[in-house]
Amino acid sequence: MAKYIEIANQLRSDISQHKFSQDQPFPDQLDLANRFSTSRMTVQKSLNILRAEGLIYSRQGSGTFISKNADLIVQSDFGVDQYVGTSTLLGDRHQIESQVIKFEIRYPNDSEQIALRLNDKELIYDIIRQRVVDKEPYALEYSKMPVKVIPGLDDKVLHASIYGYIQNDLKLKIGSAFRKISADKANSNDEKYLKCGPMDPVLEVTQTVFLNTGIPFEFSST
Amino acid sequence: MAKYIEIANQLRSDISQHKFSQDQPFPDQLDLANRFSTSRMTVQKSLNILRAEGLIYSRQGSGTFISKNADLIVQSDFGVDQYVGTSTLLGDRHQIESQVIKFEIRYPNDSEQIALRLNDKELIYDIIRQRVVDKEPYALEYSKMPVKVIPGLDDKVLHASIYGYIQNDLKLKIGSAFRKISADKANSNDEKYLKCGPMDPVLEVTQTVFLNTGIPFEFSST
DNA sequence: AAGTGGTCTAGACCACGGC
DNA sequence: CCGTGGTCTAGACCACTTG
Repeated sequence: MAKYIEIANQLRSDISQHKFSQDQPFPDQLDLANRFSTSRMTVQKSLNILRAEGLIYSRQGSGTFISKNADLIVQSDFGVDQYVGTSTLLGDRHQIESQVIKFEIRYPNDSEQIALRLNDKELIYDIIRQRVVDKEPYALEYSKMPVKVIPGLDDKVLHASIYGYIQNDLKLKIGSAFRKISADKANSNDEKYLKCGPMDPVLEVTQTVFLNTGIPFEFSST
Repeated sequence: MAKYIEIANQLRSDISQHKFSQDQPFPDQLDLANRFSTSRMTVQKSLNILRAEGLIYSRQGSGTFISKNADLIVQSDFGVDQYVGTSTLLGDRHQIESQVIKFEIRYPNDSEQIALRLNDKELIYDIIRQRVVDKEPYALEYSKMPVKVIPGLDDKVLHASIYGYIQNDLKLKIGSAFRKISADKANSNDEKYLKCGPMDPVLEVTQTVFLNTGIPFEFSST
């Protein structure tokens, strides 16, 4: 693994455990470079990752600081699996499982064709999974993916990690994602699988994820 | 302006005008470094920008290529104004105006409080603007922003660029944004202001934008 | 003036893909 | 094997904030 990613992982973990933020704002770049026995450029690449994740921000001439919502952001790392290597950390401390509730292959409807740029003859997977963290139901994940882009998806993969399969077995790379986050009331499925009441608030994340070739491959709602 | 941003702007402009993509995939990094009289590291920072924008992608050992949806992405640079300096280019070739349809200051409702992390006593701007490009109505923009984060917004600013005001006058920096893009049917406002029929499809972009301090400052739908 | 982040350089080595 | 992108270095100078 590249050094700058490992440093980012280490710092992210430290932030989530509140190892700084108490006393000083954040160690400066020269300090970090010494501490990790590396150059300042490499430290900056690490900080760029955390900055892109919204965990920290920097002001020229002043310093680097931890965002107020750092806690919120670290916590909301579901659905993306080991997208940028994030859950390698989470994986150490938490047990993540998936329960497959629905797995169909069918033709896409109009809005699915638009979202995934398909025609009506191109099959999609229609998947609903229950995500279980530390034996507690955590999230419901509705995914639609084109069969032609992600061939060979099966029950075995679904119980583990779709993203792991895409990146490790198919050797495809994730490009970008459009996300929308909102809060809503629980629906009947939420009540059934997430142990919550009919009016409990539920956090909803809708995203379209693209491969680095620009092909959209997932439209999901969590 | 930093050299790597200027190079990114130049390359983005070249891509949008189809100056490569015909013959060779994309000039390699050493070629670009020579062409712009700079180092490879700097070229890579430029490419990182275009890669984050989804315009290009790179494969180790193979080369760098232009995304298939590069055209779509370059085209869909509305709403974000000169966010990363993008519309400095568009500004040269197109005339962009804003017509203010609604401008109110009021208390936020429940969902607005959640989206912008406010309590019910903190005022928000409620703005609807019609965006006009080259004298043609182009988009309707519904924005909600907290008054306490963006003080002093007035009619004059609204007709120009809110993002320009935030970055140039208030000296604030944009952090990250969550976006959702979907297609929908035109509603009555769309018909009235965008010259379209009741069943015409409309592209909808919903986003929450954060300052680099992690404070959310805009919830908008375009 | 000192300390910080932002940028930039001119090289180096590695990993990977294609010939 | 060679060409490509990915990473990394050890310094340098600048821009900005703060005391």
